[in-house]
Amino acid sequence: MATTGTDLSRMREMNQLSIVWALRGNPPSTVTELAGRTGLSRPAVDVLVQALVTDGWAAVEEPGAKSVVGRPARRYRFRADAGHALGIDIGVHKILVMLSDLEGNLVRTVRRPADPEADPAARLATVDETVDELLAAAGMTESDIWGLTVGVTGPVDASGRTSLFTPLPGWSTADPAGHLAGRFRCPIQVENDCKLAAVAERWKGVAQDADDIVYLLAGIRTGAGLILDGTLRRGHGGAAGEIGALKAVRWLDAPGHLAACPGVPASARPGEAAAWVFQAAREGNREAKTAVRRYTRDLAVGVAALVLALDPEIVVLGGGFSRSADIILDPLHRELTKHCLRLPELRTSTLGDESVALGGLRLALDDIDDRMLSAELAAPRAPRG
Amino acid sequence: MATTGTDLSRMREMNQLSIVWALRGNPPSTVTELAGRTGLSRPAVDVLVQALVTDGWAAVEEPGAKSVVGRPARRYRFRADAGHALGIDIGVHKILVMLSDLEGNLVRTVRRPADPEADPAARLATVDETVDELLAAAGMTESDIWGLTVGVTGPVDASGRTSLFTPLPGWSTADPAGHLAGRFRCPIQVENDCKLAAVAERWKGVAQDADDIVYLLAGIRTGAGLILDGTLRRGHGGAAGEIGALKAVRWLDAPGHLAACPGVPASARPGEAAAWVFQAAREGNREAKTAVRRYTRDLAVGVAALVLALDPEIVVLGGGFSRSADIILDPLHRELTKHCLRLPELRTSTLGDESVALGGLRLALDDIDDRMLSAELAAPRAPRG
DNA sequence: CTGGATATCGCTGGGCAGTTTACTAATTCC
DNA sequence: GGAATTAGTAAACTGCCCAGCGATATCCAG
Repeated sequence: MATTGTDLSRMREMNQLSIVWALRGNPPSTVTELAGRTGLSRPAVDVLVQALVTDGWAAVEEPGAKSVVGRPARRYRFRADAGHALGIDIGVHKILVMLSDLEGNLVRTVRRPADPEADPAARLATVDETVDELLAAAGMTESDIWGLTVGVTGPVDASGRTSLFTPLPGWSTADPAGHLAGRFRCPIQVENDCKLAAVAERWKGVAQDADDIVYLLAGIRTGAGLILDGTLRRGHGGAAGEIGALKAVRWLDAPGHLAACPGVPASARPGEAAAWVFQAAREGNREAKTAVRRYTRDLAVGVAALVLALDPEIVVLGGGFSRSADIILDPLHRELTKHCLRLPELRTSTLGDESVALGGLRLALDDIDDRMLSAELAAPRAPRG
Repeated sequence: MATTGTDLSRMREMNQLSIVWALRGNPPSTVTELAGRTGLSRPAVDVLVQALVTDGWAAVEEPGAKSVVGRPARRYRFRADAGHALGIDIGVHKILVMLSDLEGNLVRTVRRPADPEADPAARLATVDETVDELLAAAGMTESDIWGLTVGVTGPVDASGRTSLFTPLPGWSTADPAGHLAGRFRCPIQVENDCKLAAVAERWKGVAQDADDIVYLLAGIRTGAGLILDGTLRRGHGGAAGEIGALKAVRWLDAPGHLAACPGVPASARPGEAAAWVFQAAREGNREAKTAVRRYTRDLAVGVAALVLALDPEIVVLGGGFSRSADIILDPLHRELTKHCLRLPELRTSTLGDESVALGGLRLALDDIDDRMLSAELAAPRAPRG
C-alpha cells in the first residue's frame, strides 16, 4: 500500500468529488445542506459547486418559493442525464436492453424475443436491433452511452468470451464485446448472468442490506452468483460460483426430476413442465410433490456447498422457478438445515427476469464512477474503452 | 460512499502517513529518497519526517560515511520497535507464541507442549505461562504489546468463541479473548487456525503473489481457509471454509483411510500412523498407496467444491500431511482435474507448524495499522481494545 | 594539502485552498 | 413596516506545499 503524497490541487479535486457524492441520489440541495454533508465550510462549497456547474456536472435550480423563513436558497442538483449506461441481457429466449442515467434511474427498456437455436451472428443482430430501437426511442446515439455491460450465460473469461461452456449454441467462440466495440467507443464489460443477477439483488432487490450474498439461479438451468464483502466475486478465471460442475452436486440433473414427473403434459416445453409440476404440487398432487422434493434435495446440495464454503448472510432464490418459491422454499430450507452448520436467511427474488440487465447497468455505472469520479473530475464526457 | 471533505490539516496527516508507509519495510532512507517515493517535495518531506521523529514514529540515523559522492544525507528509519504484536497458536498438542515488532520482524518465539485432553482452564494456564516466559525473555511487559491474535480450532463467532464445534475438549464455552483481556488492554482477536494459516501463506509463505487463495489444512483434521481479493474471508458468522461439514465431502472420514491401512503399527498414534502410511507408499507398498489414493480422493471432493465455488488462483497444501506432499500432490492433482473446470495452481506450504501463529501476528499488525495509521497519527501508544 | 564536483541541508518567498468573520440581500412572521 | 432568519459574497487569515538559492559536508584528483 504505497500511499502517494497529496497537494493542494488534489485536495480540491477530492473536495469537489465529495460534493458530487453529496449531490448524487439526493434531491436538489442548498449550499448549506452540502456543507453539512461534506463537512466543508459554506464558502468552500459555494466555489466548488459553481465549478461543477460550469463543468457541466451540476445544474442550478432557482428557488421555488418554499414555505420556510429566511431567504430562499439556490438549489443545485447532480446532472444525472449528462451520461447514460446500458445493461444488455443476451438470454436464450430473449434480448433485454435497459437504459439508465448516471444515477441509475431507468430511462427505457426494450425487450425482443430470441430464437433459442439462433447462432451467435443472428443473436448479435437481434441485440443490435434491440439497441437501435431503444436508442431511437430515447432519442440518443451511441455517443450518449458512457458504459455498458453484456450479460451472457456461462462463465466469462478476461476477454469476454465464454470459452469453458455455455448453453447458447455456438457461443463459446462468440465475441460480444468485440462486436459491440464496433458501435460503442465506451468501456464494455461482459459478465455471467448469474453474477449480474446477484449484483442486481444487492442494488435494487431483496438483498440491499447485506454484504455477503449467494444468489441462486433456479430455473431450467441452475447457477449461482456470489457477492462477498459487498463486491461481486468473479473468480480468478471468471468461474466463481460454478459449483454445479461438481459431480456430487447434481445441478445438471436436478430440473430433470420435474420434467420426469408422471402426468406432465407431453406437449409441454421445459419451462411449462416445471410450472405444471409446481402447480400440481400446490394442489396436493402426490407425485408432483415427490418431484419437487427430489428437485430441492439436489438443489440443496450445491447451495449447502456454497453456504458452507462462504458462510453468507443471505441466500437469494432467483431464476424462473422463484415464481414458485412458495413450493420450493420450505423443502429447500429443510434440506439446508440438514447440511449446514449455520443457516443463512433465505429470501426470494422480486426482480423477475430483468435482474440480469439491471445488474449489468449497475456494473456499467460502477465502472463509470471508477473512471470519471475517482481519478479526476474533468468535464462530463463519455470515457473511452 | 459518503466521501467527507478534506482540509489542510487532514492533508498534512495524509502526507505524514504516506511517509510512514514509505519508511516502513525499507532500509533507513534519506529525505530525497522519501520525496521520490511519496511524490512530495524535499522541504515538505523534511518537515513531516521531523515531526515523525519528535512524535516517536521515526528515528534519525547519523550518516555512517557511505561511499557516495556529495554530502552524506541523514537517514531516517521507521521505529518498528515502538510497539509489538503477539500471535498465539492454541493447538491441540502445543501452545506457540510469537512476538514481532511493528514491521513484522520476528523478535522471539516460545513453544510449550499441551496435553490434548487438557480442559480449557488448564490450556489457558499454559498459554499464560508461555506468554510469561516470552515476555520475560524479551524484557517486555503486557503494555508493550499493541495487538494480539489467538488462533484456535473450529469456527470462531463474533464474540471469539467456538460455539459451533471444536476438537479441543470443552472449548466450545471457553472465552480466550475474555481471559486474555484480563492481562492485555490492547485489541484482542480470536480466529480460526486454518484462516490464520492462510493469512500466513500470503504474508510469508508460498502465496505471496496471489490475491485469491484456498488454503487446505491436511492433517489429522482437515480444514480450509480462504483469502479473496487479498483479504481474509471470515464469513458472516465466522464459518467460511467449513466445506468439510458437507456429507458429500468426506473430510471427517478421509484421514481414516490412512489409519485403517493394513500394516500400520498398532501402537502408532494418529499422526504417526499417517506418516507410516506415507512412508510405506513412498517405498512402493501397494496397500499404502491405495490408502493414500482413497484419502486424496475424499480430500479432493472438498477442495474441488471450494475451487468451483471460488475459482481461486492458488491452492496451498498445508497442515501436518504437507510434509508428505511428494506423495499427496500428484493424486490430488489428478482428482482435481476430474472435478474442476479450471484448475488452480497447487503449491505446498513451507511454513510448517508456525503458520497459525504467524498469521495471527499478521492479523494483529493489520489491526494496529488500521487503528494507528489510517485514522490519525498521534504519538506511538498502545491502542486500547 | 587544496580546489573542484556533487549532493544534501536549511531557509525564504510565492501561490493556493479552505476557514473565519463580517456585511449585504432576500424572504417570512408578527 | 420592522424584527427575525437564512442565503450570498467579499475580505482577511492561516496553513500547507513548492520552487529556488545559498551554505555545508564529503569525496576525489592533482
